[in-house]
Amino acid sequence: MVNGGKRSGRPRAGEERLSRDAILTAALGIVDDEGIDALTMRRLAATLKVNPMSLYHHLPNKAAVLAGLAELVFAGLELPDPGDSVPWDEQLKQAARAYRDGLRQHPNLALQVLSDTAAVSDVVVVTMEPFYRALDRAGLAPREIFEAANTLIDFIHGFSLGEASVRAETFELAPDLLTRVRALPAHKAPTLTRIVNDLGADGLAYDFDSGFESGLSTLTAGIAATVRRR
Amino acid sequence: MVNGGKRSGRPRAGEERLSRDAILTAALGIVDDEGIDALTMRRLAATLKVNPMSLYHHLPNKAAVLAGLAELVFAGLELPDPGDSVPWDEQLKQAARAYRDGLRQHPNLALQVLSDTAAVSDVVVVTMEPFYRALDRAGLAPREIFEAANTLIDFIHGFSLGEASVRAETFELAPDLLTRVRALPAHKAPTLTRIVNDLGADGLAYDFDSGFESGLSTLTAGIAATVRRR
DNA sequence: TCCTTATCCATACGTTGTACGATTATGTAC
DNA sequence: GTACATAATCGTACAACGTATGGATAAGGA
Repeated sequence: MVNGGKRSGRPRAGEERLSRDAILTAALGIVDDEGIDALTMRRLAATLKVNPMSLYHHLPNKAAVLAGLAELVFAGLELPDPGDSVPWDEQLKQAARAYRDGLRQHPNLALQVLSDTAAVSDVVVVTMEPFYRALDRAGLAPREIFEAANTLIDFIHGFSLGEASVRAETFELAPDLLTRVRALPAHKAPTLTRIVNDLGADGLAYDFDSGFESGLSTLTAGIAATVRRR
Repeated sequence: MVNGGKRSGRPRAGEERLSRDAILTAALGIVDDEGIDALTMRRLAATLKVNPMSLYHHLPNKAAVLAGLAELVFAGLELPDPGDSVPWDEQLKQAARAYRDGLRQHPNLALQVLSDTAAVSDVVVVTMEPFYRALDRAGLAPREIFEAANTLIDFIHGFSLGEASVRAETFELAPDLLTRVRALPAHKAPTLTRIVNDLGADGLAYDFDSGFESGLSTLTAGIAATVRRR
């Protein structure tokens, strides 16, 4: 009993006990505050004022903690469904924006979440319902609905991955890109070079929000074209 | 000198020496064969028949090894450019397919590569030239070219991430999805439920290749719509 | 020849995930 | 009540990891 006032053995009836949920909540706090690397079993246990090995009673290993976090983030997602009061493409866009926002809430977890969606696809599949509904309203066939939803989801994932990576390094895209391209031998990428010169420094200022909107518009336009082709 | 026939100190002139390239090549081999977790500095050194600390003469730390691997994969990419002999949308699709194929070559590295593109954007920016060229031919304005290219790249990234994650777990999407959706209370996701029932088990068989093609078609159709809107 | 620099090796430290077993309470069966 | 299986925690310990430090040896220019 070298421990500071901490008894060994099973806690008494009234005492608060550890739980999977408590562990995951604490873990999420650590990750949000200090990044994914700060999350170690020892650190997690210390935060909960508990022996590291106690955690293993509720979760089999660290991988399970990470998977649990991904699950938590996904479970917290709620895509709005404005219903039929707006055109289908606006409905789709709103759901897409909400999905992106949800993923942005825990940037330090983005990588974990995005590479773990398979593990949590229970939740995913239900969460995406607004996507399916909007696409159904657009007049797509069942198979097309699936394909279009997947395409949209893939776009959001790729976009979010970029967003999270860049944010993690406080990397400034625009000015960097400009100098880099200017330093290139022009013949290696003539079109790129010309575009960059046409745009100038101002035109290059990259903005995640408008980039996302632009992607959404392209995708909905593409989907609309699928519908029209019948 | 407990070591098995290995001398200490600088190697003699003729002897083969370590190099950044040799290290990265060996690392790539390990990752491809046994996954990213199998890559440790000690294991890497053992493969090269070298003391672990020798590696640090050529690379500052393990993170640099991983970044180097991402760079390697990207440098190996070559997007074909069929030129103006095909329509712009076909040109764009061919480049996109090649990009996806390149990322698929080292599935165990997908996450690393995709979350590290910022670090290697020198290479990226040049590699994407065929994208820009095709979009230029389509008749987009400079700013639109950028936006469309980014959208396409984000889609490919998201798609590749899903492909890599799933492959890593030998997860079978289709049958799993079917049983899962059937188990749902229908009111939680009515559209999804109806779609799944309409399609049946056969119609659900998911195929990455056709999923990718479907995404490409949607995107090119959306881009074409942008052009037409002028 | 001397000296700087390149290259590699040996040892060692702090951290990590977690296997194992001891310790203490709970809840059920008799 | 009294056993007893089970639950929950703690303490110790270990192997593996990344890498800091410093020593050994040779290369190559002064």
